Amino acid sequence: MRYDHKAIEPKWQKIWEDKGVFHAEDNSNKDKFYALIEFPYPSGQGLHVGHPRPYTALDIVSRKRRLQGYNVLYPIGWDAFGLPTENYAIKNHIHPRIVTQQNVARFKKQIQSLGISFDWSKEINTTDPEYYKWTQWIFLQLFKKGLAYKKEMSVNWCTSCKCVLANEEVVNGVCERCGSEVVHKVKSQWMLKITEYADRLIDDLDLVDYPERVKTQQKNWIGRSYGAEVDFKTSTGDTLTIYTTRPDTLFGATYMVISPEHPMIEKWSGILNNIDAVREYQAAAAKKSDFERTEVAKDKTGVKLDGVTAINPVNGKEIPIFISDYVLVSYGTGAIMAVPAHDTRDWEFAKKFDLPIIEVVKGGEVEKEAFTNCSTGIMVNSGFLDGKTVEEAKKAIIEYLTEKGIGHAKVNFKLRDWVFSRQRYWGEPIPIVHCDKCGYVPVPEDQLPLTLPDVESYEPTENGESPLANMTEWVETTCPHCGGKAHRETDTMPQWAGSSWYFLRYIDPHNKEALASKEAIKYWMPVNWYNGGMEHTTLHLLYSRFWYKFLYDIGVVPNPEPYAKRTSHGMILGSNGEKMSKSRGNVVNPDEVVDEYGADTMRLYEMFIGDFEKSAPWNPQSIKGCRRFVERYWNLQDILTDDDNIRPELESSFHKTIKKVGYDIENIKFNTAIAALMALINDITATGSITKKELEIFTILLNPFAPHVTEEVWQQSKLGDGIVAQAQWPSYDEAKCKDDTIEIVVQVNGKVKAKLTVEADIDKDAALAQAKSNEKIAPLIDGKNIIKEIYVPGKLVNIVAK
RNA sequence: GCGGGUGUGGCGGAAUUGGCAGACGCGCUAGAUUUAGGUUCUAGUGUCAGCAGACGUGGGGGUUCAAGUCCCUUCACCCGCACCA
Repeated sequence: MRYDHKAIEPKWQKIWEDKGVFHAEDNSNKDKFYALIEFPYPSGQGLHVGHPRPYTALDIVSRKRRLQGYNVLYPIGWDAFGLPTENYAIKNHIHPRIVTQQNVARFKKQIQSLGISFDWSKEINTTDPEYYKWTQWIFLQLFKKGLAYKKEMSVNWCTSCKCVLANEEVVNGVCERCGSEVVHKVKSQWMLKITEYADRLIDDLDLVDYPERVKTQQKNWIGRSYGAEVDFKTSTGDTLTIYTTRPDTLFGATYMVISPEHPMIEKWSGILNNIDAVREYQAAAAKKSDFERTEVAKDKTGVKLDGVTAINPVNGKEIPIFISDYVLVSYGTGAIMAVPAHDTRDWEFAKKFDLPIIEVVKGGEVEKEAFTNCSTGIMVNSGFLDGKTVEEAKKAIIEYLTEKGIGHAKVNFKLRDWVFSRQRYWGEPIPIVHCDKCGYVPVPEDQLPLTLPDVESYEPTENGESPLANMTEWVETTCPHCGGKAHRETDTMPQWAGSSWYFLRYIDPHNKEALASKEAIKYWMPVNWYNGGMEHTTLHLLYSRFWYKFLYDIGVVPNPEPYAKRTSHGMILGSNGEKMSKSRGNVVNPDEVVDEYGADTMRLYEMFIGDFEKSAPWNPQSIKGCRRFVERYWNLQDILTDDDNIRPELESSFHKTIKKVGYDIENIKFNTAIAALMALINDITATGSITKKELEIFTILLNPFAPHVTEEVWQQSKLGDGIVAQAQWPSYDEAKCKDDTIEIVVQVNGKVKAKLTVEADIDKDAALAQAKSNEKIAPLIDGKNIIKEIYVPGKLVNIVAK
C-alpha cells in the first residue's frame, strides 16, 4: 500500500475535530498543562513556513503531555487589531472588520491543515467586543488605581502613520512599522505607570524559568541603577539636584551640566549674560530628531551659563554650569555633576571645553583617558574619603550627605511609562469620558464594551486626531458622573493591549461575568510553557507581565507571574539565508509544502531543520529526507510480525531512544530527537522485520511529531483504538539502556591507536591488560617507560609511555 | 561604546561532566534494481598523501595524559541597547 498523505491527513483531522479530542477538560482532577504560543496577527499575506515552527514545537510537547495523562490546554486566537489591517482598509475602502474576518478565515484554514492539536473551542479574537470588553475593563481598573493617567508630554510621532509610538516602537529614530521619520510632538496622551512595577519586574524574574538572555535583556531594558541624589547650591541661592551612580567621586566634580530642557534655565533667564546663546542652543537641540541626535551622539556640544555658578557641597569649590544635550531631561533629575577623570562623556566634554580633570581614584592616567573601570581603586584628593576603597567611599559619602541633609541614596530606572494612546481607528476605544466639570470620568462598567462605531473614513484627521474624532454623535455624550455635557475619548489603545492578557481569556473564553472565572484561573494559571520570539522580550513579554502583576494586586489572579517557563524559537530564513519577506521574494508558503509532502513531513522538517533556538535557512532539498523517513516508517507495516515483545538485540536501542526522545522534547532539542528516531528505524530495518510491540512503541514516540501517519499506521496495524484515545507515553528502564559489550578506545600518548570490544562492566586492570596485549598496542609501548595509565570507564584507555 | 550570541565537511547541523570530532539528514560518487526518467536498495564520502601516516572545530598562545569543550589573546559575523550620569 502506498503512503498517501492527501487521504490520511484530512481523515484524521476530521476525526479529531468531530470527537473534540483536544478539548481541555473543565473541572478535571488531572494535573493540568497549559501550553501557549504567541497568537498570530492575521495579516493579509497569509502564513509562511516560519509561523508553524513554534506551533509545532509546543504541539509536540502538548501531545506528549496528553500521552502522559495530563489535562492539556493548548489554545489559539487572533491578535487582530493593528495598523496593517487598517492601512489595507484605507487603501481598499473595506471595513477593517471585514478584512480581519477574511484574514482570520485564511489563517485558520492554513493552520488547521497542519494538524496542530489546538483546542479550537477556546478560540478568541481581540477585536471581538465580548473580548475587548475585558481589555477595557482592565484599563478602567488601572485608571481607578491611578496607574492610567493623561499627560501633556513630548511623544514619538510617526509622520506617516500620523500616530504616537511607544519608545519601544521607535527603531533607529524611525517608525518600527513603516520606516518613516519619527519626530517629537507635544500631545496629551494616556500613560500607564509601568515604572511603578519596575522593581518587581526585575526581582520576580527569579521566580520564573526564562532563558538567561531574555532575563538580561529585560533587566537591561528596565535599567535599574543604584546611586544618590545630591543638592548643589548655586550662586543665585537656588538648588540644583543631580543624580549620580558614583557619589564616591564627588570631590572630582569640576563642573555641572544640565539638559537644554531643564526648567531652571527659565528661572535664570533674566540673570544670564549669554541668554541668547543659551536660547539658540535650546532651539537647536529641540529641532533635532532622535535620529540626528544619535548620529552625532559622540560629538559633545554645549554652552556655559554665564552669570550662574554652583558650589561643590563637599569642598566648597565654585564650579561652572553648562547646558548640553548629552544630558537627558527624562532621566534622573536632568542634571549631573561632571567628573571628567572617571566618566568618558564628562572627560570628552572637559577636553573640548578645557575644564580641569581631578583624579579621585588612583590607578588610571586621567590626562590620557577617563579611568572608569576603577571599582577596586583607592580614593585620593577626596578629603575624608582618602584611602578608602570605592565601595567604602560610596557608603561613607551617602551617610555624610544624608546626615547633612544635602543628599540621599536613590534608585533610578531607564524604563519610562508606557504611552498607551493611539490616534487610530482599529483598536479598542479607551472607555473614558471628558467632562469639563468632573474631569476624566470612566465609562461605567455595566456599559462595557464601549464598541467601536462605524466611521466613513479610517484615515487619521489632518490635525492628528483619531478618525473617531469626526464621529460627532458618538463623541458627544453625557457625563456618567454629573449628567452634564461631555465628550468621549477618541484615542484607541495600542496593539499591545489585547495581547497583554489574552492567555487569561483562553481559560474561560465565553464568560460574561468576568474575564475568566476565579476557579478556572486558579486551576490553569500560570501558563506552564510559553514559547515566543525574542523580539517581544521588551515589548509584549514585559507589558503582559506588568498587567498580570497588576491583576494580582487587585486580586483577580492568584500568583505574581503569568508564565512559569519561556522558550524562544529561531527564525526560519529563506533558502538564500536572508529573512523571509515578500520584497526579497524568498517566502515559502506552507500550503505548497503540505500539498506536495504532507503536514507530517513538513512538521518533521521544521523540527529537524536545526537547533530550535537558532535561525536556519529553509532548504527545499533537505525536506525530502524527512519525507523518506515517513515513508520508511510507513513501510514498516510490510515487515510486521505478530511477536508481542521487543527483540533482545533491539532492547537497548529502544530503551535508549525512549529516554533520548523524552529528554530532548523537554529540552527543545527536537532535531536530535528526530535524529534518534531515524537511527532507531535504521536499526530496525536492518533486521528485516519489526514486531508488534516494537511498532507500537515507535509509533507512540513518533506520534507527537507526525500525528497523522502514526494514527493511520496504528489503525491499519490493529494496534488498538487510536493513539490519542488510548496510548500512553512509554517508559524506559535505565538498566536496559546499557549494552552488554561496548567498544573502548585505546590511546597511546593521547592518540587513538586501537579499539577494543569488551564487557560493559570491565574494570581498570582488566581493560589495561587487554589494551597492552593488543597486537597494535604492544609494539608501541614495548621497552618504553609507562608513566601514566588512564582508564575512563566505558570510554577509553590512555597509556602514556616514553 | 555597552550587553548578549555565533563561528565545526560541499550544505543543515551533532558531540552529559574535558574522553573516538563530524551523529542524523541533504548533496555527491560508484554499483544493483525498476522505469524512458525523478523512485528504491547497497557501499563510499573532513582534508592531504598511492599506502604507512599526517593534519583538522575562525586565528595565535596556554593548561592537561587528553581541549570544539577550560584559560589568555585576537579576528569576523549576527541580535539587542545606544550620551541612562
